[in-house]
Amino acid sequence: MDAQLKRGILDVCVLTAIKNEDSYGYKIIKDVKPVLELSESTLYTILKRLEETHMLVVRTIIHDGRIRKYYHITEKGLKRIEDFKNEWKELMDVYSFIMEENQ
Amino acid sequence: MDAQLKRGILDVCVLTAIKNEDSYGYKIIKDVKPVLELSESTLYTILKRLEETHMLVVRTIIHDGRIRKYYHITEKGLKRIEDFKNEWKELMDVYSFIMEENQ
DNA sequence: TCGTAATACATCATATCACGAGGTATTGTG
DNA sequence: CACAATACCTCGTGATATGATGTATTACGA
Repeated sequence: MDAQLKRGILDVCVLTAIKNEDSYGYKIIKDVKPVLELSESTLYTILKRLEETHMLVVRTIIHDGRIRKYYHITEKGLKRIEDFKNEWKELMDVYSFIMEENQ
Repeated sequence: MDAQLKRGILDVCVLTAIKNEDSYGYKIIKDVKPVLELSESTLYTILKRLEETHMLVVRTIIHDGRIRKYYHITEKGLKRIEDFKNEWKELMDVYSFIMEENQ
């Protein structure tokens, strides 16, 4: 998918991937990739941003001798998902505009 | 609407606004604004980009003593709209992913 | 045992792009 | 005569997706 179209949904996608169960970078990529192409550099950039904006909190553990950082969604992160649903409605209106004008 | 979410749809919106009938900047803003907030600086940036990428061609006329630049969509511009329809399908899959995980 | 894949993290530079602020010029109107 | 409307434009800034690159450990087949 076009990079521009991804903006505005990528962060919500990542939040969704950790919503029901805490997850970590490597796993998030595996979960999200089937539905939306997502590179490591992109994901870690997003995770950092989501942490800075308090959408999630991080917990570091050692698993099989490797660092693993678990991400847990916050109230603000959950609200971000809810807000997205309203944004999506607006997006649907724009889509209707595009479709109507193209019969 | 969030600026990030607009990316990827704004250019298609503008192309749609000139698809059925050639139009000019000032009118495009009036037509698109009810469905998607769009400032002059944003529009003229987009129009310039669409011209550079041969999505449209420009014709300048004088109307009531004022310059008016009419924009006409090209084959490439029409294809861009068609491509967007396919991108939208992918976007719907992502939306489903977000919704399913949030029951 | 040796190389390669898989697991798991991170940073940096670059390109793209929306948008506010600011600018120019003419016509219409109260 | 001032202000809105019409109509165009540029520049700087901030946000952000992504490829390239780097570090380190474990698993596994040849």
